[in-house]
Amino acid sequence: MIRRTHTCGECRETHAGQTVSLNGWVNRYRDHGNLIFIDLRDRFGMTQLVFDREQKGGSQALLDAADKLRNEDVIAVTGVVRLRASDPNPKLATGKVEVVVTELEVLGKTQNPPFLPDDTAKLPNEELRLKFRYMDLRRPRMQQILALRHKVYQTTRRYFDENGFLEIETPILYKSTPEGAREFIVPSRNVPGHWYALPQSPQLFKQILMVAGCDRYMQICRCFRDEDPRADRQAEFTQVDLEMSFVRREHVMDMMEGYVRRLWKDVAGVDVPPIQKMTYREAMERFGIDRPDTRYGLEIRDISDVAAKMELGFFKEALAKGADRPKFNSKRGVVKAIRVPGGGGAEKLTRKLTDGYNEFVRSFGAGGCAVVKLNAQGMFETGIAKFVEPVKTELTAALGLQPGDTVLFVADAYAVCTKALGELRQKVARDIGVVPKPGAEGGPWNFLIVIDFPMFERDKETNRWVAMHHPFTAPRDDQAEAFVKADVDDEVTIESIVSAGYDIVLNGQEIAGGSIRIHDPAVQGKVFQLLGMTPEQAKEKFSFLLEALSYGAPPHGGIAFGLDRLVMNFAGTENIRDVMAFPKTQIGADLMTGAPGFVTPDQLAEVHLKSTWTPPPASPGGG
RNA sequence: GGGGCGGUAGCUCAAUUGGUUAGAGUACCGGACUGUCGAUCCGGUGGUUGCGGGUUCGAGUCCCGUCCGCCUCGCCA
Repeated sequence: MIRRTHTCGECRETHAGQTVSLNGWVNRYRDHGNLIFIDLRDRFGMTQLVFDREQKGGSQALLDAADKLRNEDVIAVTGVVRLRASDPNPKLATGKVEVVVTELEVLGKTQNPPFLPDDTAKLPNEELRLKFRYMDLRRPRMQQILALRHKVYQTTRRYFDENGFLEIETPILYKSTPEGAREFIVPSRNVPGHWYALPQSPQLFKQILMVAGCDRYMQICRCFRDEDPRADRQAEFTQVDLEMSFVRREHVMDMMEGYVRRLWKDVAGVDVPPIQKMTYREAMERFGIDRPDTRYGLEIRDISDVAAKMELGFFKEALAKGADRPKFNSKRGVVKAIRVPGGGGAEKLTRKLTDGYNEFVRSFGAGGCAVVKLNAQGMFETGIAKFVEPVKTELTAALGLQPGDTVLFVADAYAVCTKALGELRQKVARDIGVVPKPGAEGGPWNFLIVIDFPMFERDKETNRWVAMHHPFTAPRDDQAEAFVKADVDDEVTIESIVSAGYDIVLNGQEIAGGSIRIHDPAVQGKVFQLLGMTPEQAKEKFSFLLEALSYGAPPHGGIAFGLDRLVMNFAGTENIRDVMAFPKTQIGADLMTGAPGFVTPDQLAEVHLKSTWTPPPASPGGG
């Protein structure tokens, strides 16, 4: 085999006159009969080859061989680098030179490919790209993303190594802990009737590594959650997972901020300014969501005081809900509004759109969305105009209204109202086109650290308390005492307890989340109790953790970054599959390998299983 | 589990209110051509319109079911 002396992205004017060998794929051939051009591609670039009978080293045999080459054949060539003085190709980095081939070796002939790995052509449908993943990955764009991802790995390892972290692997076959996300389970062969689960995250192992004295741990690890995917979510994904001993939350936040800075500097060449912190309360109040997109305004205002003076039935009804509860209690009724400024998008809010908003907020459990417009003459129009008119002065002051503005109202219990408007805010922003381009395309990188999350929230279905982050999250230092003393039935107090958790948000997307952990077995026991676990159940599920914590556990905390989402940001894609070499579809299928597939009855028997699934009645054909 | 969009040649797409033999570009095959770089020119192969059923004189088109892909709600401690 002719082995390459250079890559296809390497040759420049300085190589002129040199004899080189190249390996690669035929990206394109231009056959002029007695003169043939080939663009040869590898992951480093593209170089034009020339086959010319009348050049030194050329021959009819060489031409005949080149004549048979087709797109995506794998070849090796030797030839002389020549300047393209009169007709350089400005589209190629190597466009000022070409290689005049004297020797050709076909290393791998292709059958007619289902599609060509061409970034300039329209992409074939994703089903096909996933089935022939190796063909899709040949595209320079995909190679670039794979390289970006590699760079993220390397920068990550370097940064944490420099900061004293040990990279330690944790088990993939793990114990089932059926809280949280649905788990993938794996039957045990040696212990009949028993099961492993694949980890949703290495959470407990990394805590135990802290108890083990490892001081600082990091891992780029695979996590598994058997839940339906989304554009930015897969059942199998990668986290940059870390944990630190002898820290308060400020120390972890500093470390993760340093990581973000280093990553953006090394991978994107961007200097990230100091990251602002915002409390969960403020995020919910201003943006209606715990991961605010701060790239645009359209902030939410609580106008309950003004609304109380309006003779509007559904405002009054909403405000009457939980009126005895504290101000930010989830069940207390409120009226909130978004002002869409005139000249800043309000004119794009057609009747059709605002009618749709009514339906939209209903999907989040709110009763509806009221609308009013302030016309150029400063008169309220449409929707609830006649109810607003009497409180015009107060509402104008509360929202800073200007002629031309449109106001969107939602009235409901605090949690519902906030959620509905938070989602509506993002939809309105998209509808009126005020969302900037992604950072990777030159838009802003708006980072935010959100802190002071509630420890617990009510599960909508069971009405039981669930941990907002996870059950190992500590209360904020100054909340610990109140938490331990709190009666488990004291709903208002429990809801008000704030944790030592923190999230990093980038342009409205959660890219990392973590917390200081509980290292006191008594506090941990209290959490389990609150979550409705008896001491026996807690022991059954987490005795190893409680035991570990009782043998001298250092204060510790950590965080996990969603690595796939980091790469998505650098690559400027909204599709998580684009940043994974071998992603799965909506039903968790790998279209290339055909997973999931059948196993033999013997394989099942070996792990003490019998499938209850029966094939549906045979239907000829299929899709 | 719910909602939405899509599936026509290897690929990207077209096909009037349901109406003749389902077309085009590209890829592929054959031929011509010594400076192309989306090469060009000439000719050709290629289709169970995802699958199954129904309505109709007639279905790519309408209806029902189903499979697959994508988006989304639920879900994602």
